[in-house]
Amino acid sequence: MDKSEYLEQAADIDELDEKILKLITKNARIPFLEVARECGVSGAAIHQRVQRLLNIGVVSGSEFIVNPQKLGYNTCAYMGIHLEKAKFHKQVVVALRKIPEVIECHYTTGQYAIFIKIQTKTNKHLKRLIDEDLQEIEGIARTETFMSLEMDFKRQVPIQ
Amino acid sequence: MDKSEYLEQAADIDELDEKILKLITKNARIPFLEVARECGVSGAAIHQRVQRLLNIGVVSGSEFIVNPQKLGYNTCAYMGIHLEKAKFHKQVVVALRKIPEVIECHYTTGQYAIFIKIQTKTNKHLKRLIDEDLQEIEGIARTETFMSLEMDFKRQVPIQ
DNA sequence: AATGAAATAGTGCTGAT
DNA sequence: ATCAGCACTATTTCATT
Repeated sequence: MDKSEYLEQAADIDELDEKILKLITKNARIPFLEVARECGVSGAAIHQRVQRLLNIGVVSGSEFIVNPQKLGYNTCAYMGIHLEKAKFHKQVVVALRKIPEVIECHYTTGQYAIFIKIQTKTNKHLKRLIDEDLQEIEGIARTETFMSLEMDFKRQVPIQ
Repeated sequence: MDKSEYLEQAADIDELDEKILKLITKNARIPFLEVARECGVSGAAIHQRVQRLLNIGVVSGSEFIVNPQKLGYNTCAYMGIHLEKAKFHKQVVVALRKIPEVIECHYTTGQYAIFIKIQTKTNKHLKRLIDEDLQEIEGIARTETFMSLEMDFKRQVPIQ
């Protein structure tokens, strides 16, 4: 039996990789030549290192970060989901993925089977999503909602 | 009394802005000239639009997305925090921010006063963080942890 | 608010070490 | 895995509409 899939291997990352990661995870548009100057190596080296980090999956692309509130998404909530039976997990995730307002979905253990983050325009919009979209999904027994009144901070995992 | 601070104003976003946002939120390194070609406008126009989106806070920078597991961060948990008194909120957030493994922190209502996301290298690392770092913080009464066994998906708020 | 043109700067390749 | 150098392309500014 192949157990390799259970071993999520940490990548070989040296100090130069860490320095590169610190820079590009803070600003994806930074010119690689500027990274090169800060690291004291050539632009080509940075270019190849970033390519490698992408290839081995240490980084998975880049994005401009949108501020949900400026797009009218003023309500943020976390929700714990209880399933009728554990076997419904997969199909419930498939259904949740189809709801664009569900922006994060985790397979959890403990009190809930699934844990999601929801971003809606208003509280009314959230209510409609719970009453209409979520309660329609086969396999969901019951949900518990935690409203976020304010996001105090958000960041990526510490590098190094 | 100035109530403007309570009115989180959605920004004026036209179709061109939306098209730009869709492209740059999926790939922050996309050349603006390519965005320009896709939108049928000049590169300078994209440049000015993106600058404006940054200025009015619709986007707040860019980042390469790191895969925590590849850096050895294999444990992800959400945690609800009960406070001894609501007034401790601010100082608890300050203390939480100092713990790099706490990667997200929300002011919540309902069952918990504060809700956080934690990313640690191992379960042991999480245990240590809970026993040593968190229980030391003045104002925290008790915590409840939900372990994420797998992140099914994660994305940004829908544009348009 | 968008454009074209021009100067500056970065990217991505190659061949060499 | 690194480098320098080169041709190509992008960024950014500015006068103009």
